[in-house]
Amino acid sequence: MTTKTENTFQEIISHAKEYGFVFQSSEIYDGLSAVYDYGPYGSELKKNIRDYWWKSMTQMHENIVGIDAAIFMHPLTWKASGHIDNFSDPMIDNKDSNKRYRVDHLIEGLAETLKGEGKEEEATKLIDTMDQLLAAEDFIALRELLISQNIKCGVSGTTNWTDIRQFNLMFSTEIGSVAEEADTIYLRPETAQGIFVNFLNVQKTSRMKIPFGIAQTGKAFRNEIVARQFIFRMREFEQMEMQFFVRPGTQKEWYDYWKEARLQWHLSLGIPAEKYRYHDHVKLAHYADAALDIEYEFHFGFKEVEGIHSRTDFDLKSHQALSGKKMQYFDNEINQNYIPYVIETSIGLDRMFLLILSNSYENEQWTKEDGTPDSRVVLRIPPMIAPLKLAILPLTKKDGLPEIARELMNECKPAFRCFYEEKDTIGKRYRRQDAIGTPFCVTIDHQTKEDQTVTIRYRDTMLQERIPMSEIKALVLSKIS
RNA sequence: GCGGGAGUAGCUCAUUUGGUAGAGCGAUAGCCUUCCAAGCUAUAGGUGGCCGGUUCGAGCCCGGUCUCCCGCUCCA
Repeated sequence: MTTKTENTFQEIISHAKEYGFVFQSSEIYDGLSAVYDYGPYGSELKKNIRDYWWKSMTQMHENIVGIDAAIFMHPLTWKASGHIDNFSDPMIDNKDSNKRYRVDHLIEGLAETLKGEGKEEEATKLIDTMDQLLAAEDFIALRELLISQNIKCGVSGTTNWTDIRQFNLMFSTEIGSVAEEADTIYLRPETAQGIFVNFLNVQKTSRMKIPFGIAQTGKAFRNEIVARQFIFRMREFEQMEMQFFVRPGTQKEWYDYWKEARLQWHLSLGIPAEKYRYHDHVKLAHYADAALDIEYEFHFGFKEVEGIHSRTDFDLKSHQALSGKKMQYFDNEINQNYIPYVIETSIGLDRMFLLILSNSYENEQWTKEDGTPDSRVVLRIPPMIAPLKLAILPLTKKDGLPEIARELMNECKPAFRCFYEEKDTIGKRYRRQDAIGTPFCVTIDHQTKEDQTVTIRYRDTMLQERIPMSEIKALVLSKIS
């Protein structure tokens, strides 16, 4: 009797706004591109997702501890991580095709062609020249190199290039209030480095032995050229990361372990397995020896929600080299000092939020027994992360029913998030709770006064049953843990 | 960044070729006292994204700008 109608991404965005989940930032000033705020129910849902991740990472793993590092970090951090050198790419546009390219990719492409023709020496010389110009940030000469080598756009076939422009994906600001003496400082583009620079502090104070992990949630910032698709790609976003430190040579087995463990975490939220897939990285980042994405099928296709990266010892080794401080661990079992290898699990909290919203949203339509159509919008959010757990509704606002409802409210309020409402018809109140994903509603009626029983109504099935009011708290608690 | 589409009430949308903006839903207050929306009454809410131009007069025409959606590009 229930038919699922076509869910559009647009509907979900409207719903998210209308019911207080997500608003555009600074909306009264026309908004700020790719920045969003979370409303009352949205912030509750986001917090619940974060808490669920945190608990499953730290509380459920004796060898994983958490930290909360600052967003500001010493600028050399980003030198060591490679972000300053690799996170800002010189780009160029072809004026005829309007296609944009990374300059280094164009020149490397020509070098490959030359190699293919057996002109090894010429290719090497070209790359060397490019590297020198890139290091000197001489974009004028770099553009001339492009033109003198007759590098053409693959689409238009012309050399009608714009000037080279640099896109730095890191936000910067100044630290220190005296303008002339202030130093440039960056907003972290990833939370991971806060873990790496604290590696030994954490390991020693928590007396962790390898293998062990450090978990962290927090904001990161990237000045994306194009940021789009609602909250999927934002300039300010929140990551939930865990860096797992292992003995060199064992990284492959731990990579496989976390690949499986993280997918299981997603499935534990009741999301269908067919909505997920792994995507192995073919082209690896400068720090990785293996990497994959866990992708979810959003309305706009399969997209990355979480990344599992085998980061080798790249980060710790770089920090050791640049800081001059040893980043090594002494392993008693094998009597060796070494820089640990790292497996990273990194999930976007905002993307997980969008995933939950997309997966939960349903516009149900059916025909009632008397032949008239009926419908509802329901968010089938997993009860353990739903913004509200229980709505307490007196059938009428007279005859002492609100007083009884208040008693139940006072009993349950300390244990989980409850909502009280006596306005409008009971059916309308159920619909409102469906729209924000409240898994349980309890109705207090006249019979309650006689035998202390109430009606509990389930969001997903719309079925209801009569049980003693004294059992409500325990029942809800059992379903949300 | 390029190309396409769009922006009117919280949401979805109307407003015949330029003549001082409406509906449905929603919200609030009340009625009804009711176990699954769409019963009744009343109320609130818009300088038509913003700025400028043309015009006697602009939601409508023109320019700019901001924001959103789609495609491309980008996303170590």
